[in-house]
Amino acid sequence: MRAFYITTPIYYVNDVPHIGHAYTTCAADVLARFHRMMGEAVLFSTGTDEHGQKIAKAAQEMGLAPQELVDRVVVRFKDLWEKMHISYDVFIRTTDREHEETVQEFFMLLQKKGYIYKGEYEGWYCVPCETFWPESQLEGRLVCPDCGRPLERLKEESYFFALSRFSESLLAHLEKHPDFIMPESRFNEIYSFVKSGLKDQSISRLGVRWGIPVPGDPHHTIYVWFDALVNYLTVAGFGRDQERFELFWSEAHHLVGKDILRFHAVLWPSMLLAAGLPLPRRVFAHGWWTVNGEKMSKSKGNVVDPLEVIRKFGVDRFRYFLLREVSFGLDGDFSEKAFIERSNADLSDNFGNLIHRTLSMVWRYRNGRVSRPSGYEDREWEELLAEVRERFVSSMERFAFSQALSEVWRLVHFGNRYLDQKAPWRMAKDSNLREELDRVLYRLLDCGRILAVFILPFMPETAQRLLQFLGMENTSGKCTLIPLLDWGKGPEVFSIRQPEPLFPRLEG
RNA sequence: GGCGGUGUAGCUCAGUUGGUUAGAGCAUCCGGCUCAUACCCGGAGCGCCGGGGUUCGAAUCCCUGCACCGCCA
Repeated sequence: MRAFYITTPIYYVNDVPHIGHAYTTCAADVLARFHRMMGEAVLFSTGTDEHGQKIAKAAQEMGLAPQELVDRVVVRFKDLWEKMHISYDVFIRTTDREHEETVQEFFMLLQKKGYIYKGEYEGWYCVPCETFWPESQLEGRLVCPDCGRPLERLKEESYFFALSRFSESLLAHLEKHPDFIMPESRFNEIYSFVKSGLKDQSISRLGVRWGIPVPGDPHHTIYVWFDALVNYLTVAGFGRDQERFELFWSEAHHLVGKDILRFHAVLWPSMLLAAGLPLPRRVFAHGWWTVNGEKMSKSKGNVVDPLEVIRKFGVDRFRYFLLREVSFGLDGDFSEKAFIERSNADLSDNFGNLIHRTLSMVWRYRNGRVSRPSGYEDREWEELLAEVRERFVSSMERFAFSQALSEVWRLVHFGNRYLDQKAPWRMAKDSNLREELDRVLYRLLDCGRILAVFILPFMPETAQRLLQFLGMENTSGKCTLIPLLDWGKGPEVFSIRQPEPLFPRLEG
């Protein structure tokens, strides 16, 4: 059985979930649902990153133990994923006992292989915040980006990971696997970065209490990124479930925002090479959302709350917009105007209305029942469908969601054109054309059935509703649906429900 | 500064290895339909950043100028 393992990053638990989190997770969900539909064994994980100085500090300010704080705020994410119909298999938290054990085990493995050594870390340090800041974040000024106070040059004892020893093998892997980092522009960036040579990476901190201790040297705490990245192994059952690990690990696909690509495309693969483990199949860096053309920020107060969007417009409109509006990998802009236009044009006018006019005629002219007529096949339909299906699947394999959807919409357009050309409302007036009318209606109903399957990964709720209207709600319970994307797999009789619009037009 | 990328219709973007009249959606205009959620269908206009070169032929390859973007621990 083919397997597919898809991950989102684990989100920093102290953040309030915003459209960026929703975006990554939604994309991962679509992939998970698609691969389940293909009949594959799927493992889909998301979760939260709960360690670090910031959490400890926030907890202290609120008079809570760190664990109490994270237990409280993790709910925000779980709640959002429920409302977005995210079908994750595992929700991992870095404070899970088995994760903490896996991190320590992995640390010891690298130690044993000789890739970890003790040295001295030197950098710019903010004493009140107890944080080292990399120069890239300082923009030339030697003040703390968080509190604004002056930084000090400080040295401390630290464990290092011998990242520099993996430049060569990582380059070789990149050359052999041009789709390891996607999109291509990111591949090029990473490639030239690795080519310029890698430096060893500090992987422990002193004086951070809220984190995983270095095995055998508990004054040191394992660096948050080292801790966080290992989550992908924990989920896959590394060191505790051999069967699961072998099935899924080599099929891992990581979805990340472009801001954290380097950790996933350089540090992480090197850690795995050091451990002697296979590398993931792919790391895909997607873009960011602006809002009304501006960068999202707390200070501007323009952060989009996904819960608000769902409450106002519904979950499937939101999911559709996120994945259709921009091509995955590029930046996109979120605005209510664009959202409403996209939703009305694609979902209400084209898709929803095609379904509705079809169902209305079946309801009106045939009392809601159409049996499969003879001569139901149609070459034009079949040729288009075959092409759409092929391109849909190959787009999905490249994570080209927007393209995959526009392929499906070729069927929608064809359906509307077909309807206009055949004009069943005229046939209904002539009892001699009864058989021809049935053929047309059946073809349209079957087109609806096929559309329901195509959109299932993107809009599971709508797909389900559509199947209910078509009187075949049980279909989506089957695990392998792609074979159903065939002309001729429709039921003997469509017995529909009284239609109502799937997506009422939005005013705006 | 170094490396990489982008510049195509009013707007947002597709354009595989150079090959027929350069595509899509939205917007605009004209026509049709009336089953449908003022929807749908047909048609029209409008375009390859500037300059030079290679070629029978360039959005595509090369050089150059301009503008913008990304990465550089």
